[in-house]
Order: sequence, then structure tokens, then C-alpha cells
Amino acid sequence: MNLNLEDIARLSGVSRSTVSRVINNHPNVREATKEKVMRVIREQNFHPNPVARMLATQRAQIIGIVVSQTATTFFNDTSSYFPTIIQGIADTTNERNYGTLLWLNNGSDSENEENFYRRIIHNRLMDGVIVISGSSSRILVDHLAETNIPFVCIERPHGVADRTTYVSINNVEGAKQAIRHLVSLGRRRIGVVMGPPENTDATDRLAGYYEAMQEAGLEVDPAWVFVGQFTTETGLQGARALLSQRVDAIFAGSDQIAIGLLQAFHEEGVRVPEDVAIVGFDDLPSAVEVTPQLTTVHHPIREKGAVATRLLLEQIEGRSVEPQHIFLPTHLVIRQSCGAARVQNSVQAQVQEV
Amino acid sequence: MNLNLEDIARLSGVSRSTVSRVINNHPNVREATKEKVMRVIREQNFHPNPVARMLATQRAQIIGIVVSQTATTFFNDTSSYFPTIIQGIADTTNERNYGTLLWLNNGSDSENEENFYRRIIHNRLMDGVIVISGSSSRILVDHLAETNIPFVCIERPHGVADRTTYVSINNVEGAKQAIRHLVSLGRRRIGVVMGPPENTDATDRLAGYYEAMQEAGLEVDPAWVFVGQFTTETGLQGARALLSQRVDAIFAGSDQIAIGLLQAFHEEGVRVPEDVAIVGFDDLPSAVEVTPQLTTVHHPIREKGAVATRLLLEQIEGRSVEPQHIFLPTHLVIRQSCGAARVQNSVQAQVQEV
DNA sequence: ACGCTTTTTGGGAGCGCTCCCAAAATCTAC
DNA sequence: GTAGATTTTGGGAGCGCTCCCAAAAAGCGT
Repeated sequence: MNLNLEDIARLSGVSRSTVSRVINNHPNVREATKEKVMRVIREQNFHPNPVARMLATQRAQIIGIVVSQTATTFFNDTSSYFPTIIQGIADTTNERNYGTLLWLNNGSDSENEENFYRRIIHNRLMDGVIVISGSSSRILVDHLAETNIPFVCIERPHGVADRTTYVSINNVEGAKQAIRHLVSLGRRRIGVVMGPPENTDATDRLAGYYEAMQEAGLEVDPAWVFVGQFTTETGLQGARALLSQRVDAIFAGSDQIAIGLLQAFHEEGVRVPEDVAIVGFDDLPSAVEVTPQLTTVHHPIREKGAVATRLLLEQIEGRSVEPQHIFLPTHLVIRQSCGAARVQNSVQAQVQEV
Repeated sequence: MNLNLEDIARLSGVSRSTVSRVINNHPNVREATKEKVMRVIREQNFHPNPVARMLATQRAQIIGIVVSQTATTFFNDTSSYFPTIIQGIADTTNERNYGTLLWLNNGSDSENEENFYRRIIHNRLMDGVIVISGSSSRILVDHLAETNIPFVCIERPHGVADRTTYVSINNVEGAKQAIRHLVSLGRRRIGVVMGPPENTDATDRLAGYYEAMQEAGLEVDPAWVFVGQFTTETGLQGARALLSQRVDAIFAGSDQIAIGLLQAFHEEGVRVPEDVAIVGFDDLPSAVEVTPQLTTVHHPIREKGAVATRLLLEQIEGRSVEPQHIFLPTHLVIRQSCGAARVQNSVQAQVQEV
């Protein structure tokens, strides 16, 4: 039922090779021939079989997106971190006519995980792979590094980092921007609630916190540092832990955490930003949906995906070989939760009236 | 560098065909031969080239997931509708060793859209396709129906519905559950803020609202019905529109809308549930993160993805031909926003103390 | 019109598998 | 040991394309 090159060749009175040349618009085809063939192709609504082409060229025009187990939790919460990265990837792949094969590991046992990685590595359908949250899928990254499948990580991976191309953001600087801002507003007892140490974003942001505190000449009491996950749950716990330390500001390692802080403080009757100022990280869509709106470090998530894809395609198409390490810039978005903005948020306004 | 069947054959002293039989564990291979070949395969860490296999078998073990343009907006908000469906799909594809090709259209102009659909239809890499939000990608569904690529829609599509297999939920019944509950709590002036009429979930939920109101013998004032998008923005607008109608309850077409209502009422000083009771739809993760927690109709999103995939694979593997229409059941989750729960939410507790 | 260069075209081989058929090996029973 | 049935194995053809090389056609200058 489906036609092939040979059929089109017969119908247009030329050879298979000429049809192939027309399709791949090879320069050396006479204009008249080209048009003749093109007409037949259009008439028959012919589309060359990509599988055959793959087999012949050893290229698939497909990249893989791997979302590792841990990271999968992101899908369940209200952060849209992952989907946003994927959108960024799609921005580039659509533009360049690549397909994307999505690998989501949501099994739980590690036997499955091993099998999951095998499937990825041996699936020769992909010209390259983007590993999201490289820090949490070290095994895969190591495997990938052994083969010569081009790949790039999103977020700085552990271990193989310098031999690997990755795209991250300037977490250290972002954290410093946040802390400096709090300091400039007169806060001194600045605590931090951070994500897990396996996550390089978390470690980098924490490093930025320490650096900025030191630069400001502020000593950090270890009890001001609460480490958990990048979740609202951790925010709730962190709020309780830090409240007893009488901190006057908290740097939340992510907006998810910040939202947890906000919830806890709301319940405890602690006023934000009056009693405790909060600065988040990520600038998620929900940062403006909470009360008070979050002051937060903008994280160019979608761009990360797009840039990673561009780098990967360069690698695939052989235009680049050297491992690259990209850190996209961040910037602070000042809203209400830090207390810098004039605007009073409506909760207080209301409570004061009562 | 990569070995092929012939190499393995040579190394194990048998023929290509025998190796192929071993790999596909065809019954007629002597045990001894089988083991010999297996050993070589393991030693060489050989994996057959899936592309060649595809070309020979005309089967790819890959399905496509199409997320159409309009739906893409879901990615940007805090609803995790889409990612959750995709997880459901992955649950099934991982189990069955299928790969998934993700098609995300985030371009804007319609020329792109046409091209996007072409790419999908002519990409012969997919044994079948899952169209998410079929109602919004009618063109694609029509195209797909013309070819004989197996496909399944998530949500009831427009037009071709009865010739098409789709998986949806019982929107009508879900809406009725919500309304009945509000009626049982003594509410009479029940308004509704609903998503767009192009969306069949929206139309079905609205139909359920009308039916339930009629069953309860309550007349619906047309001014109580506000139609927009499935977004918080629409919630904000809807709240303002319905407030002047002095409704005592609102059925929100989605939790996103409900969150918008909550925000607006919070700002206006309208108490929920005392002044206005709210019931949402979807039971998103954020339903428990807002104050008061949302009473809402549970929507088995992930299951929808999993079921759709199972149906698709049956179709692909030829075990089913008749179009099927599945409506997964919903149930009401009672929390705080309807006023049925004893627990007072903390905002009021606080305000009352002041 | 003719030789020479350049462009255009056709066909073979190959990508790495599966599937079919026929040949070889093995088994069975006498 | 042998005929006949059955199991196991090997090799050819084919899936639909690309790529290379050689042959054919066209262009060009005299």
C-alpha cells in the first residue's frame, strides 16, 4: 500500500537514485527532472520511509530525553520544572526537525532502574541524549560516557563533570543575589532551607549562601541551616526548625520550599515579611499565586532545555567536540515576601482592618 | 565498531539465522546451540540493531504522544495535568517495553501547526499514537482517522467520536456529585465557572451541573454561569461576576479555576465556605495546598494515561478492533471549601482571634 | 563536427535485521 | 542399517533507503 522510491522512479520515468537526489535536494539534478519527480511525489503524497533512511544513514534525527527516577517526583508536585525543561527542548527540536524519545522512569525497584538504563543505552534510535537532573542519575551518565553516544546533562552532574557537557545556571551567584538583597534590607540572622546534597543545584546554592554571608561579615549559626528536599514538605519542617532560632530572614532553596515556609508561617501567625523575610529560588509560576508574592531568584528553566538541546545537536552534527559547561545567568525578582516592595499584601491589610 | 548478527554467527560457529532465532527465542533451536550463541552474545555485549529490525518487521515498538497546541498551556501553569497523564502512559509503556515519541507543539502560527501534524502522520516510526486533549486537535484526529495508524484520544474528541477509541472520565456524573453535595448542605443559589466550550470536559461538566440542578428542582439563573478557560485567571474573573449575583456556592469547572476563586474571595474579604461554598474538579496536588483546602471531584488523571495506552497497545497488537469509549469513574473528595467538614481552616481561626 | 570537460543519471552494494524455503541433521521404528 | 518423519540449520531475498562509481548526456571551444 505504501509506495517506495522505486515506485516513484517508475512513475516519473527516472531511476531510484534520481528520486533520492530530488528528495534530499542534491544539487546535481536537472531542473526539469526535478520538477517532474516532484510532481509525482506530490501527486502520490509520497513520504520516504524514515526507518529505511535511518538504517542507511545511521542517523535517526531523534534525541532522547531521560528523566531519572528521583526527578520524577517533580511531576507530582505543583512545580512545573520538568515540563518546562521539556518545552525548552521541544522549542529547539521542533525548529530543527528532530524527534524526541521520552524516557521516564517511574518504577521503584533498582532492578528496574538497571533495566531502564540498558534500554536507553542500547536503543540505537537516538543520535544523542539529554539527561535531566544529571546529578541524580550518575549510573546512566557513567554508562553514557563509556559509549560514544553524544549527551548533555541539565544541571551539573557529579563525578564526570569536566568530561561532560552540561547546562546549568549560576546557582552560586543567584544565591548570593538573594542574600545580598536580604542584607541590604537590614536582615542579619538569615537562615536557609535547602534541597538535598545529592543535588548539585542545592549544594551550589548553599555554597552561594555561605559565600555571601561571609562577604557581608555575618557569621552563620549551623542551626540556621536546614537541609531536606526541594519540596513544600521540607518548607513546613524548615519553618518550624528555624523559627526557634529567631531568624529574621530565610533563603529558601526553591520556590517549593518557600511555599512550604509561607504555609507554616501563616498557620503559626508569623508575619511575612515583617517578622521573617523570605526569598525563594526558581521563580515558578506559582510564585505570584501565593500570598505574599514571592521575591525569588529567576531560573531560566525553559532556556536551559533549549540551550542543552542546541549543544547536543552541535555535538551530533559534529560541529563541536569539546565538553562545554554553561551557566545561564539568574536575576533577582523582587516582589513582596522580602519586604522591599512598598505594596502591602492583602492578608495584612485585611487582618489590620479587623 | 558495532557488531551485527553475522559477526555473532561467525564467533559462535552458526549461521545468522540461528542467531536471529536465539535472540527472538524461537522454539526450534537445540539447547546446546542456544547456549553457545547466548554466551557469545553476552561476552560481546551484543544488542541487535532496532532500526534494522524495524525495517524488516515494519514494527517499531514505539508509540507517539501528541500534545496539541492549546493544551500546551497546561505546562505553564501549576496544574500538573499533562505531566501526570504522561506518567500514566509511561507506566504502561515501560511495563510493555515500548518507547514513546513525544510531540509537543509550542509554535504559534497555524502554518507550523499544519507542518507539525504532517511530521507526526508521516513519521512511520510509531506503531500508534495517543492524542491528549483530542477535542482541541481535531485536524490531527481527522488526519489520523484517514490513515490507518492506530490511535486513542484522551478526553472525548469532537466529531469523529464514535469511530474513535477514547478514554475520558465521567464528567457528567462527577459534576452531579459536586452539585448534589452542595444542595445537601443547603446551598440553593449555586453558580458555576467553567472552562471553554471547545473542551468536551467543560461541556460535559456543565451538562452535569444543569442536570443536577434540575433534579434538585433548582432553577438556574443564566447569570450564574460564567464561562472562560480552565485557568486561575478565569477564576478571578468568575468570582467577580458571580459575587454580584449573590450566589451561595460555586461549582468550579477545575481546581485551577477554584484556586482563582479562592484568591479573589480572599482579597474581597468574602469567607469560604461561610459566605460562598466552593467545589472544584480534578483534585490536583495543589487542592490541599490552598486555604481552605478544596473539596473537589477526583479525576483519575494518571489512570487515564495508563488505560489509554493499554487500549492503544491492544489495537496495535491486533487484539482489538472495535472503537471503545471508556469513562473512568470520579468521586467527590470532601475537604474544607464546601463547609461540610467540621475543621475550621486556619485563616478564619486567625482572623477571628484578632 | 569533434574532442574534452562537466553535469546528470543509473545501477550495484550495503545498512542489519526477519522470514521463508530447502537442505542437513537427528530421531524413530522396524 | 535404513526409510520416513521430524527437528534443526543455512542461505537467499527482501524491507526501503543512501552512497559510490561508472556510464551517458550535455556543454563548450575550436
